[in-house]
Amino acid sequence: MNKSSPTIREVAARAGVGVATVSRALNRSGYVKPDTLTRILKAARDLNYVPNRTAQAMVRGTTRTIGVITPDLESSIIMGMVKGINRVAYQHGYMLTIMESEGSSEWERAIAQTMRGMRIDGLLLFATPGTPTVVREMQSAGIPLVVLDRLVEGLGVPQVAADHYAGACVATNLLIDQTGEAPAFIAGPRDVWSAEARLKGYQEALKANGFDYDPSRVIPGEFGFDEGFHATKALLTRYPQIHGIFAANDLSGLGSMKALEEEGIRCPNDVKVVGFDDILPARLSNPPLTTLHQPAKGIGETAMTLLLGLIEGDDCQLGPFLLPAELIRRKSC
Amino acid sequence: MNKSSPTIREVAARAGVGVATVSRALNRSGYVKPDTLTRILKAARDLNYVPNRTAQAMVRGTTRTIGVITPDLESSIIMGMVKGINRVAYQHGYMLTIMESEGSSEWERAIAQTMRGMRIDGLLLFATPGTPTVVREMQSAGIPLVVLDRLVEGLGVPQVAADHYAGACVATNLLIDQTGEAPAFIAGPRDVWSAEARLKGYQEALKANGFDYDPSRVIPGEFGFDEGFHATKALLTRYPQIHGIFAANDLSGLGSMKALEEEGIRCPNDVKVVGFDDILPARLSNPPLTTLHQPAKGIGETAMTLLLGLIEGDDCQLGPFLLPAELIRRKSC
DNA sequence: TTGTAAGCGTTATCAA
DNA sequence: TTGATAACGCTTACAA
Repeated sequence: MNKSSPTIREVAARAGVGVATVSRALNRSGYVKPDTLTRILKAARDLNYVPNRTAQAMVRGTTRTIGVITPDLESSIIMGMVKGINRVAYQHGYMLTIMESEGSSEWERAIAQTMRGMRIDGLLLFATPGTPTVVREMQSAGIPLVVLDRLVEGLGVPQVAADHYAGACVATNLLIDQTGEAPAFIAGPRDVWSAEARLKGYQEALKANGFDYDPSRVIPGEFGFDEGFHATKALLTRYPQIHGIFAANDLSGLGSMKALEEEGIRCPNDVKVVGFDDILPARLSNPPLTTLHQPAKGIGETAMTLLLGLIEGDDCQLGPFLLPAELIRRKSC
Repeated sequence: MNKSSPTIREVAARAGVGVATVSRALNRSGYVKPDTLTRILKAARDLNYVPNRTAQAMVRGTTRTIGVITPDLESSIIMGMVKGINRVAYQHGYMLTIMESEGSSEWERAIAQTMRGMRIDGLLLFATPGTPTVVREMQSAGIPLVVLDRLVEGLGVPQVAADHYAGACVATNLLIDQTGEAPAFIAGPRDVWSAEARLKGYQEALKANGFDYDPSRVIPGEFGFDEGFHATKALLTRYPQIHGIFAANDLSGLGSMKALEEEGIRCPNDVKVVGFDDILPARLSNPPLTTLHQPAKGIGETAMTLLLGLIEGDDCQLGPFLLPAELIRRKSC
């Protein structure tokens, strides 16, 4: 039973002027006698008046709202990107409507349509398997959009992500420098773009350092703690003399360190480990995990900035824009 | 340059009917000849028509949107609550507009006003120091709202939070059971409600077990890893024989375990540690940290359910509603 | 410098 | 069973 808010008409009545004058006064558009202005402002404040944005949206044809479809509200990396988005959006007078798809392609589509109904001015989409469909639909609906977090081939819209490939090269090089040998790699899921990019970076760094790529040193870790643990156990039986492990993400790297500890192998003394992502547990582990920091805020800021360009009709740079991951040196390496 | 979406008028034209009929057909309200219905549905699909929700909001006087003001998008506990909110909201056909205040009272107020302008149907507010002001403003504006995550005295609106007090009792009892002595307590910030509730629970459990409350066993930890570390170092110099430590949150508990390890004290053999929150690092530490799980999803779901009641005009139960924290037994205790 | 009135895209009332 | 038409609250010509 929402006590209905005052309308511009009531403000006008109270200030003894017409509605157009109130509108002009409140928006500081067009002429208003200073005297009248103060009277209107006072009336508005007295009534605790706030313009109805849905009405404004109708006539202005814009909501100054950006839709964000995220696969997981609880992921701190993803939400770090949303934070970056939010900052830039706020600076430019835009609001965010954030919705969670839980990674489901169907939901993603449904949400995108809902947002279209809300007349969002632009859409920020975290790439998932369902992304190409949504992109096509939104493009044909004329909604400006930018895809982030992962790269997808031939999408025809700007894309922003971390440079997982280059980051993996850095990590691998570091391990090679410190051990003088080719490190093992605990790989992520084969069907995840970032995991593949990290694998490619590992391979490339190996080659650049004159090592042959040995697939038997690559163990599937599925980006999980337990998987990283078991991968390392398996690795150690096959290569008891290994000195360097590059884990495709922090979680599997942490699992790896646990396996090492259980085997009585000291880290970093005997085996050095490097992870990827820079999640909180990596900072708290013992030893703290050396890792590559995902530039989450920067990705969000870049994506939002690009979207702003699109909305304002700049001709669009597709990128892809890859932001470097920063090496965070800690004790595990 | 948003290619403008088709309107109901265009659908009507294409289907050869009036707009009222299209509206009735699409909303399944009122009579529409089956034949006409299919024709309209087809026309709508052909045009890729989606009703303009801002227009709907104008005439319906409701947006079916709930505003959520969160202090921190990156906090997985908070966002867990938002996830719970989202679930219930979705089931009832509501959408969320999530905005971040970064804990600033001013922003919180500004955001609440913005949301009022958007004509949200209800507001979910994570309690912060600025909350009482916002609550007053929104109440006088007639916006249904529910406060969550922390309890604030005399707010006059429903409140939902975890039962930190009871959880702390459980933790303390567990440590007493296992060590036969009064544990130390690494306290959180004095001005944070949940930290105080946990302290009270600790004190209460002590008393219930016949121990005197000894303030010198309570060390400030400020909810931080490093603070927990230093607190434990200090504690150990004062009480080298301590056998149980209850940390007010996981972060300080993890810091505590690190201090123990550095001192060559084994956990759980020599000293047992219990934390609070159940954040990811607690599961990954060595040993994994026994802790109390914050029922984040449940808090969100409860808050949203209460809000729904308010919106539908039920007479409102203020609560406060305290959801039990669940003991997660791991190896540190 | 101000006010009147025409939309914006829906829904809902009321006649037909 | 359907279609004009009057709202909803605002902005913006256009007139005064």
